[in-house]
Amino acid sequence: MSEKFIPPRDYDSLKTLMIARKPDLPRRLAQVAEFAVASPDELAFGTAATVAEMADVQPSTLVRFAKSLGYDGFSDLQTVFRSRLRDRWPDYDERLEALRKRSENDTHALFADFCNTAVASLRRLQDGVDPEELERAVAILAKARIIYLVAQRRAFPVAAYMAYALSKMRLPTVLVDNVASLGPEQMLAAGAEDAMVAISFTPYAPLTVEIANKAAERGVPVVAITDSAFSPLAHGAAARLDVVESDLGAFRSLSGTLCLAMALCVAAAEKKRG
Amino acid sequence: MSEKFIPPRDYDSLKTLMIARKPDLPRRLAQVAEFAVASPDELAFGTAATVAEMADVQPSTLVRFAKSLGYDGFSDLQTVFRSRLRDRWPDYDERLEALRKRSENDTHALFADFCNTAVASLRRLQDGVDPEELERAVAILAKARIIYLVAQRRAFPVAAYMAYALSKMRLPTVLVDNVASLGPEQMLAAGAEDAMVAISFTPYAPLTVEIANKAAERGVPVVAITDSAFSPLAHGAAARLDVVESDLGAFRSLSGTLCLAMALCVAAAEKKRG
DNA sequence: CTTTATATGGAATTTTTATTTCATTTATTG
DNA sequence: CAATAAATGAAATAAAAATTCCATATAAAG
Repeated sequence: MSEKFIPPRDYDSLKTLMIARKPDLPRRLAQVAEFAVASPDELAFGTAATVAEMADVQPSTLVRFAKSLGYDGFSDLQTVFRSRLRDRWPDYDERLEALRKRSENDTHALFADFCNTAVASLRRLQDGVDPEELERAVAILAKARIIYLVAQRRAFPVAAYMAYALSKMRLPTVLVDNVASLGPEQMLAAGAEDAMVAISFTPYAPLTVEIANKAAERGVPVVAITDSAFSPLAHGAAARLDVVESDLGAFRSLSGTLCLAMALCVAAAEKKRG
Repeated sequence: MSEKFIPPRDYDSLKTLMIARKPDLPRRLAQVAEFAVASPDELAFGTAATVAEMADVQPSTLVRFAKSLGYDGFSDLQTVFRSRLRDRWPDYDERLEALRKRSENDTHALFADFCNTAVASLRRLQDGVDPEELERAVAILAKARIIYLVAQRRAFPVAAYMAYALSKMRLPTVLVDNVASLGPEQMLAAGAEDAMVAISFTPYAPLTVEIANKAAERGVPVVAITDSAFSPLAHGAAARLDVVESDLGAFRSLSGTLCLAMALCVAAAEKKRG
């Protein structure tokens, strides 16, 4: 019935395959190929019935088409069209599942999964960040006298890295690390001519929220790096950058947040100079 | 049951509505709103069951949520999320194109560059890491009583993140942060039944090198995350993982190192348990 | 022109998915 | 603190979807 080919899992390869095969395909299957190349969106969103209607074939023909290309069926084929629209790799869910039932000593595969998750995060974030908000954030940091960095727990490494990068570029920086529970005191000197970067994701660390909002009340412009408009940091923020990281199991990637942080630092330093 | 509102048919209005309504919504419905705003792609593609799983609610809650907003049901609500992807896609290529021809003062483009650099780093690293060495490192960490983490300057955020992750997974951890210059003292209690992760890249932070080598001399197995066999950490290391990150200007990506660190932590925790 | 293989449409079947219902828990009000 | 209302989880049900099957049509080979 179907070939033993391993069918492509990404849209570009599939498109190439469909174009290559079309001449040899029976009439109705060729018709499907043509429609699929012309209207990949419909394939991604439609049901077998609606796609069949639009391509002017029977639903069963769609299943045959999918199988002739080596897929399990229409649903399997459809995942490839969907992967085109989202920045994830096609068999994400299955991989996650596989992750759970992994043999313990396959660390390298685990590492590869973390890498893939990070890449997915980065790709998604690249489109997701609002350029205007980013520009606003840079402007705030560029004109600040001192930049205060606040983050706890999972987000702390990002602030630590920013502290390193900003200091390297000679921008005065205070990392509010809450050593000896002096967090609240560490930013008492901050005023309207300074700026604060507050980083927090669900579940929001209370200290970060408290310090950021107190600073905002006192007129310190706060750049919030968080995950949505629902964040408790959102209210007082002069600029808000939303980062939604992919996660693998219980562990969220930090790659996107770090890239964003880095871009912020470098852009602010450049702006201040130039 | 449901309101007589005519619910929004475009994503932007829906998003606004969800943000506005969230505070008044019952707990689980608010949870759905939050998830929907954070991961609209999932809403577009997923089934009620998969979305429910990801948002950590029951499928029925999704239906209730949709109805509380005035939609017929989940399917009706979903069409709005799908329309968003349909509308958005066409200008994607143009955006990418615009991104390439950027002016220097475009922060968003800078951000994109950092993302691309990070992706390159990750891809390269994925092939570059030695699986055997990785396995050895995991074994060392898995049988350790306490894991000491040493890193300074640029590498410090990685150690900080490992400290967070390992603690979350209930592996006893000491982050040697050198607060009050107590770095050398922070690891005095370490012995052969413990383990140390030392992270350092050129130009190697003297303190990290000193602490790692002193630990090694005293019989503590050291896992070194560094950049080559020439690293001063190489000599005493029981396992050495080389990470070569791509860099953009003066700033090196940390993405690869972070992924590796994460994989190490999770693998070690799994091994210890299983 | 017959025979055989392949392709197709349409209905039947199976599987998946959304929705509803109801018992139980959690919050609210008097 | 009891009574009542609202919210929730889990299972039952209804709806929709994909897939398979089979009778028929079409093309290819002898």
